[in-house]
Amino acid sequence: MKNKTTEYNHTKIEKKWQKFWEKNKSFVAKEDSKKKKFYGLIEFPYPSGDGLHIGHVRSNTAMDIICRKRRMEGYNVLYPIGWDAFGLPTENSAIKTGVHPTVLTKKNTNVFRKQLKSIGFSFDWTREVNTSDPKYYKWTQWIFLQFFKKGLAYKKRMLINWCPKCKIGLANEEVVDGKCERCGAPVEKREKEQWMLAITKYADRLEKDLEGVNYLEKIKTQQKNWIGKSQGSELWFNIANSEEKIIVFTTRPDTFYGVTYVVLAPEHQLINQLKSQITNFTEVEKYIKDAKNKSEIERTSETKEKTGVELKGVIVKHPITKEIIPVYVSDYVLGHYGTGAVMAVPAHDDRDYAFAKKYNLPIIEVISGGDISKQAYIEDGIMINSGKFDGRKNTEIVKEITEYAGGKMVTTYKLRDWIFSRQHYWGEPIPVVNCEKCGLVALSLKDLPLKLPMVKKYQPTDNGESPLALITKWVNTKCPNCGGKAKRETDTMPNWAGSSWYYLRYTDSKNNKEFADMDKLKYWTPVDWYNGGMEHVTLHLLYSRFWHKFLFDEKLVPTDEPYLKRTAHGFILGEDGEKMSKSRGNVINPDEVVKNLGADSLRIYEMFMGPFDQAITWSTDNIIGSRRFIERVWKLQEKVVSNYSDSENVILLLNQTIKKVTDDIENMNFNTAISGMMILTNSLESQEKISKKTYLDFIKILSPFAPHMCEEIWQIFGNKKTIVLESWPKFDETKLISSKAKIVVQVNGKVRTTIEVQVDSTQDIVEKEALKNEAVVKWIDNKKIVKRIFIKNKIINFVVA
RNA sequence: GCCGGGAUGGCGGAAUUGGUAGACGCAAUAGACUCAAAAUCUAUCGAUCGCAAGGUCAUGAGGGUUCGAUUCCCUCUUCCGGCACCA
Repeated sequence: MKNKTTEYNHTKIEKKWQKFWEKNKSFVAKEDSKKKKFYGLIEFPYPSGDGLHIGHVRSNTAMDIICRKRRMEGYNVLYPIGWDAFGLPTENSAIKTGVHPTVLTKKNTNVFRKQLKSIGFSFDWTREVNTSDPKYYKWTQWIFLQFFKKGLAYKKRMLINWCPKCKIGLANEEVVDGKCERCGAPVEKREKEQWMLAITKYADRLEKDLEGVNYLEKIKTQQKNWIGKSQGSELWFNIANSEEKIIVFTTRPDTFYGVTYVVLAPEHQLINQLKSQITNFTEVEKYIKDAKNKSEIERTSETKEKTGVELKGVIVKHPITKEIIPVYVSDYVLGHYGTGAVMAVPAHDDRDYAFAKKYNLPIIEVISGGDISKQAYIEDGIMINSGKFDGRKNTEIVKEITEYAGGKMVTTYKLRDWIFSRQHYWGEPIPVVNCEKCGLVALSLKDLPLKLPMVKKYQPTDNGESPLALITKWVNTKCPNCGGKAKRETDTMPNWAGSSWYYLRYTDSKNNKEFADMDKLKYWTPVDWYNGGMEHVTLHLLYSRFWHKFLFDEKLVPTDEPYLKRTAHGFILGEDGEKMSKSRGNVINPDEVVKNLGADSLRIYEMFMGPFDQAITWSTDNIIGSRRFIERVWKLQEKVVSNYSDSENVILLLNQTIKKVTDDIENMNFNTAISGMMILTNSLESQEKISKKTYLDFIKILSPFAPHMCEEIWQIFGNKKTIVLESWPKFDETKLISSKAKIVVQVNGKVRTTIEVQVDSTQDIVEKEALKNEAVVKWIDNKKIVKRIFIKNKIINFVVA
């Protein structure tokens, strides 16, 4: 009966099936199918010179398992891949080596492609995209022009975040703790004219529509925090001898009677407009200048000691109490949030309290419950010192007091418009010219793509201009409108541009007439399941939702949200528990593992190592366990007999395992799915014989995890067609439950023994059976049983006095 | 400071509508095979008391609810992530 099995040769088997899948176009997605579609997406990799990272392998394998399962469940699956190829590392490497970024990118993508193929991902390689390919960025530029035409892309002179090391302006999202997200250098402020995208116009929808999508809760929370929606009131203070008034935003209009001064941000325009009234303008001007010169890091890392200068001569009266209150300028008020001015209520706000203490300003308590001689009271309570509102609960009068004070209810967001200019070579040129007569003019579609000119030097400049500005031949051009003299925009787009719409291009990646055909978009979008890193939640994910909503408004895409479901993976840390990096020397190369133990072992290990959503430490030692598992499954072939009836236990366990794996994949609990299959393997090993059906059902549910070996076994057992399109095994509900139940017997809550009874036995039967047991009787010891707790098929507990 | 998520053997981790804590894997120890080693197989593998049967303790710390708590509640310690002068 024992079949002779060949040795498990991973290299031979894996190469064989990778070739087979490619030749048979096993994963090429077609639109004409009548099957239900499934669009699975991973964040496309940045093709760095370091090659594929084991972190890529983890997230790609997870989505690969899901996609392979979906195919077996009868879906028409699209699982595409491409390259997010524009970016600083390539440009820096080009500067260092003198090799053109295009050449480097080609070289790097070739390495990545080969590596990805060696791991057996079921990508549709025919739809590969590359954001730095002019055929691709033609459409990135075109979409930009749609924003421009609708006034959502605009130029603005402003203070920007400048990284002196990268020599590049940064979006607010790219500044972390006052440092450049990429290189860690302290960020400076510079005044520059920048292209902006008006993402704030979509703040409301970006926040509200989160309700309708299936994102992990923590992802929704992060996006919500980032958008920072805040309900409050706008109230105003008239200025004596001036047409102007100070408008403030507050979430606490209930504290209005407690206002003892008003503060303007240093950037506030009103300060200059009131210049003639301000008697100490020199002092004020100096304060503003100092505040501007503070770098982001100084402004945030300072001890938060509040500073400010009174605008002497500016007279403001409290609208209700008619008391005269002073006006200050202070950098604790942010120019870009709310109205750039606040009403200060020291009794009920920590920051105002600190400021008032320092400058000896009055503190008026208007909500009872705290002790304002010690600290500000920010909780709710009963109104006092508030005229007709005295005695009422503060939370109930918000709207009423706003109206009484002549203000209105408003909504404010923390989100700011997206700084879209970068002063670098390796990005999409902004397809706009500056005409002496016509101003800013968009290129027309026939002039797209506006290709990056070939240059020898890519060095960014210290004066904050893009290297493209040095190529006068390219810069000087004709206005497409009037034919007159014009200059090209020399800034390029940020690397978030190409990734904001790549999932749309996958549906029709070769189209040269449109960014994608509407029918294809209608068939494939929205993306059904998108997995990626948490680090992209406030950048890429928010940006692409914004682009998508804009395209939807322009009737260019059929849905208003790009992704139905979004999950996130955890990082893989080096063996030392630190983030993997070249400088630490703790980087693991997947090629080595594929060569020595095989892609299937690597895939199994990466899925088995721990919970998918958590950061986890890599362990080269532990991979051997996954390899052993695979070999054990391989060797089970010896026990397979065509016409054999498995024992009830085996059937039971097989059905339970099918159910477990089916459910676990959906919940991304890959580690427990594999442990379930290991348990099944251990059990099958202890059998004399196993049926072909049982073995092959097992091979089917294992195939998304270890596709190469499973194809091989599938073929060994005489199957002519690929396992890829076999149907996913169904578990038999009736065979999920054993005929026997193990009952835990407790006395006073302590486990004393277990007994086996017929499943669904009644309390009477179980009790009788339990009381026959010596170990139980011993502990009851003739004491009186005062209570019995029984749970069917689980437990019987005797409580004795 | 605010919000969110954790803390379980030597290690990675299982198990929660409250019901046998430590599944599965790694490492380790002993044995089989071998001239030997590797690989493989078998057994043991939380702590502690005991010759054993068996007992007791144990899921970051302390308390509570319960017949029964890793799971629920309160207080605290600590780690990780996010936001942070957002009025």
